[in-house]
Amino acid sequence: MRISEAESIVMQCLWTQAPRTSEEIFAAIGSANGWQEATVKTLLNRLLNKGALAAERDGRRYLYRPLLKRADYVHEESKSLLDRLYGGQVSALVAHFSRGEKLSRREIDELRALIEEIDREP
Amino acid sequence: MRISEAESIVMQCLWTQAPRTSEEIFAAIGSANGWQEATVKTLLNRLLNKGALAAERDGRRYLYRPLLKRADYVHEESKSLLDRLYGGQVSALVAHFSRGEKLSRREIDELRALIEEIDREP
DNA sequence: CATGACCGATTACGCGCGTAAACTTCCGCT
DNA sequence: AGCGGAAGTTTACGCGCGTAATCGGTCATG
Repeated sequence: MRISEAESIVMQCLWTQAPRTSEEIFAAIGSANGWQEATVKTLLNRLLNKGALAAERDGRRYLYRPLLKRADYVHEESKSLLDRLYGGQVSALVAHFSRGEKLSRREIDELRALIEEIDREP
Repeated sequence: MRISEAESIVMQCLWTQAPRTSEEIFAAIGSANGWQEATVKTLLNRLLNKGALAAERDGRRYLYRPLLKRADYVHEESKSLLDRLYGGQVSALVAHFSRGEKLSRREIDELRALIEEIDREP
């Protein structure tokens, strides 16, 4: 099932550290997003229903942890965008950003290092 | 204003060729998406209201053309994804796809050529 | 044991989206 | 001039999302 924008913020929070209680999650991301505690709880429940999270009882609370892997989510999202806008080609995206000088010196260096590394081990 | 998924398909159609009538657009993308003509008309109207299209009268019909530039749309979408998932770093996206051998030989070659080219003209 | 606090579960509500039918207008034809 | 059809305009409707308040159950405490 699809993870929505707001839900993905909760996932990001749990990917950086888990397990956590809803209170901890609210403390971590609530004010930054202008959310009430109730909003965070709603998002947690929707993620539970979508099977993206697991909740383990801990006394009167739950500890939430991600079931969906961050790498899988990132991959799905990225692949979807690449397919829709770049014919599925990573190089086409890089080409887009290289036109219009959107790449910093540092980025270019990292890209070159990456390519060399990949190239060396086929 | 935000362009939705379905709307963006109509935009893609007009970016490849414009201007076109709603009938032509329907012929081009209707059946591929399982849409009725009415659906295409709804999407065209929503895009008009969002200011993403212009419509010029041509007898009893309209000719639609994009106002929103494809490059701008692609850039917005891409930047949003990069910021959300890769800390804004194009190289981080490439790194993701290079792990797990998601890159074909051809892609790697293109990337190397791109980097060299960028590198040569700083 | 009764009561309040705390926490999860349920319910709410407006909005945009996907999807499309119904309505309206205008033009050409008979 | 009246009518049928073509094209655009308006209305519809269910669903998920963002956002949250309210309900309900349980545990601690007086």
